Amino acid sequence: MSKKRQLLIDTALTLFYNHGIHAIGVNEILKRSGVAKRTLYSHFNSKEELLLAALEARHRLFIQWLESKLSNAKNDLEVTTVLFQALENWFDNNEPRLGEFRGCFFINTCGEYSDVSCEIRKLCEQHKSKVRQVIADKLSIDNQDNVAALCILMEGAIVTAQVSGKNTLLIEDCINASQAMLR
Amino acid sequence: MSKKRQLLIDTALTLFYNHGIHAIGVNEILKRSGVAKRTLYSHFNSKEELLLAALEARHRLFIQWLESKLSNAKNDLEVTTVLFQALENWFDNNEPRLGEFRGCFFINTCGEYSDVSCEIRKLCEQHKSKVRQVIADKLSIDNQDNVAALCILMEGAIVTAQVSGKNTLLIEDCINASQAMLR
DNA sequence: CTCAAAGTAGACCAATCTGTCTACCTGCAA
DNA sequence: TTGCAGGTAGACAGATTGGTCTACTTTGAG
Repeated sequence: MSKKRQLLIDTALTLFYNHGIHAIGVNEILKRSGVAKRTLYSHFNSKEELLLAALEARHRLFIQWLESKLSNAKNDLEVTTVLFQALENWFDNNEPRLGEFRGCFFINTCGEYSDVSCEIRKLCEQHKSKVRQVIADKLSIDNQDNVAALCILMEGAIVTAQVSGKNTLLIEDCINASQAMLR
Repeated sequence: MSKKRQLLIDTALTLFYNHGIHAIGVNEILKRSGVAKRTLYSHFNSKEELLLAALEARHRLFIQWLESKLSNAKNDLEVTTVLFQALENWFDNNEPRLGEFRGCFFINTCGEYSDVSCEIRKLCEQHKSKVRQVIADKLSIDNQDNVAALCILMEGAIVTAQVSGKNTLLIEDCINASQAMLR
């Protein structure tokens, strides 16, 4: 992978995530990264292709982060506490790998692309599916029924922190609610 | 209120909600509504002011819808079932007052506006605060502790339905989870 | 050293963006 | 009847959009 290509993806990801996709033009990405326009269009056929690469990069980054966080959990109860405490760190900008918290990049992206069957939306859906699978893999067979509800709670925490700001009780409520579900 | 003004707000709301805000230009709104550009700028100083009016209109509409739905519930347990069944209808496009489901307009809007202290974001936050209050008012004093978790679950259901599509078990899981919390 | 691949700056294009303006028309109230 | 608020169409302005293109330079492997 070319260094310039990677730089373009990283810069695009940061700008798209921080300001929204339609709000950022390719010229902005070029100016910020210091890469020439010709170089961008030799690596990507369009802004949309660059966005797809950025989504994939964010997907890999987030899944790696999530797996590394959950790897410390030794039982189902710990999975929920570790999960929501990791999210709390993210909301508080104490997870440098994830960058400044601006909600979920994939949820934000879905808000900007209405065609549910386009490539972009498919990537977003696949991301959520993978997140769910990572969590499912960490839970014992007894609690597989609760994976969906746990994920819904997680999504709710992310958007609530984004829209309403992180309430001190937010994560506490999530942990209480999720542990009430565990058998 | 002028009829043209209302028409502009309604058209802008529909287009912004269906396609995203930055993706829709004022010319598109004018073409769709059949209103002259001069008229738009005599009622609103900018596209942003029109957006603010659209957010307020959506806020009133959604709160009215929510209150009318919850008015049928006779106890705390019914509040949760009625709430999530109403959401399910929305996801299935069986709530004509809310239009075609495209997630939460306020969450989507936050994804496009990064400055948390701008007027737009403030309206989004106020909307969520009001939603929470409407639900709190319907629950008995015993369950006020669970209002936050219930709202988180609701937000999670909305974004999950938007990004991953409505799973048949989604609402069932929400009802089960929320009723496990009620005392 | 050679040479192709990769990168550079930035002019340029057509389209679109938000917002302004002129000139005119319509309906209604005093 | 007069006058004005509110509406019309659409030209226009200046900036910005995504994307193409030319001509030149840098870089690194064989």
